[in-house]
Amino acid sequence: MLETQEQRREAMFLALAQVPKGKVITYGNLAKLAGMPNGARLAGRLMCGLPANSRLPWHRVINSQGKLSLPEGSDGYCEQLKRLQQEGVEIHNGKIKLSLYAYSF
DNA sequence: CGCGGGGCGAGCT
DNA sequence: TAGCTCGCCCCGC
Repeated sequence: MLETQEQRREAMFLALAQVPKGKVITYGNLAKLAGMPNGARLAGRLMCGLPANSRLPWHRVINSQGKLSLPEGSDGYCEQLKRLQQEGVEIHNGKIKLSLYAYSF
């Protein structure tokens, strides 16, 4: 399984869909959840390809450092930050407390 | 088919 | 805590 990129994309989306509101997940964990232990970068690549109006909670995906992995000042950065705060996720100095908001499965 | 680069991660200094 | 290096995987040249 997970041979074609279709399946991987699918798995990644399903995994992402499991992340509840008010929680966040790291690229690495998302990949693992999707059955790809080394798919962190792929996860990032996919997020990058998602349209801003996608139904998926792409904004709940952050890097293992608890930060948004986008360049500050970019549109996506603001958008993600905004949506997260809107869901009740507090951000301290651009960083999120994974110990509080990280989604575990 | 090699090479460099990316919305990554883990480990060492 | 901040940098750097190395390993992964996927893409474009």
